[in-house]
Amino acid sequence: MQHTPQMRLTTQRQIILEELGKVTSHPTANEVYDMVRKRLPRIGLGTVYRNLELMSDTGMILKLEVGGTQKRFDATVAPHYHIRCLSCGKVDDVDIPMISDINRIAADKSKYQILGHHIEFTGLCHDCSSVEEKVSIN
Amino acid sequence: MQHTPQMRLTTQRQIILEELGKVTSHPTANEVYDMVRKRLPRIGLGTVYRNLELMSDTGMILKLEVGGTQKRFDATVAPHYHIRCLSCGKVDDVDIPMISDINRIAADKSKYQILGHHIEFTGLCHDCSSVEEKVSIN
DNA sequence: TTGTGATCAGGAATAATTACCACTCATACC
DNA sequence: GGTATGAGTGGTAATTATTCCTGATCACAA
Repeated sequence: MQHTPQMRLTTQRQIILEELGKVTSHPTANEVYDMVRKRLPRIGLGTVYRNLELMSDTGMILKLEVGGTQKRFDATVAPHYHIRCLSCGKVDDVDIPMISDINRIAADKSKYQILGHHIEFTGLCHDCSSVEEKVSIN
Repeated sequence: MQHTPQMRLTTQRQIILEELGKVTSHPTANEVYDMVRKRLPRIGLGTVYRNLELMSDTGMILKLEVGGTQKRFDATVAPHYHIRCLSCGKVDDVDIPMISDINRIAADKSKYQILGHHIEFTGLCHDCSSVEEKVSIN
């Protein structure tokens, strides 16, 4: 009998998923690579990229295309908003409710077929705003 | 007498600004380069990058760090929201009012010093949603 | 076992951006 | 007008993030 080809849960995938679940930060592919390499020293960077991409396609994880130059990944799949530190680039969750109306409002004003939205706050994280008190950045 | 060093409005800068002002799309640095090159064939790509960065630092233009791999630039500096086509990557403005309360709400829930926010809708532009009706993407 | 397709590691290739450097240009001062 | 100075330029090299390619390996079913 023909069976539907399915994604195998290889050791590599399992460990990527585990390591991503351990952290509340939103690591870049390279940071995930570093984390995973401690347990699987021979894993390839390409494998990490391929599997992060694959897992975000299937909805197992979230791919964040926020500001900054790198993509970031998140084991929390429930939709939520983010804040990015303008100084160090760190990304954290913001625990405010989803604005559910906004897609409809935007749909009225746009010719696009709206599929979703994301809010990204920008600011300074605790560490960076303490530093900036001392070192002004004109 | 010492005078404050100021940014000179060179021909290159002027033309970059003019070309950016002509379009309502949100061109990438490379697209700006192509536009400007029609009038200044010898301009360097580095000059375009350097000046777009510089002009966004001084607030003359807006740098959009939206999803996708490239930075985009906008001659409209008044804050507004954007929508990005998931299929072709095009970015357009969304003409809905700013949600002014949201920064304060987020500030209550976060340890960050909030400086601003941006909403990015995702969806399909008119062209792409017509295509997808015919060519399903599963 | 053995064939098949999914997956892997490693490295090469690509794309976007930035850094560097020698040269040019505008300006201020003589 | 000459010229020193620093801002700006163009071309190229380097860097960064990501994707692609290839041959080897693995899991599973016949």
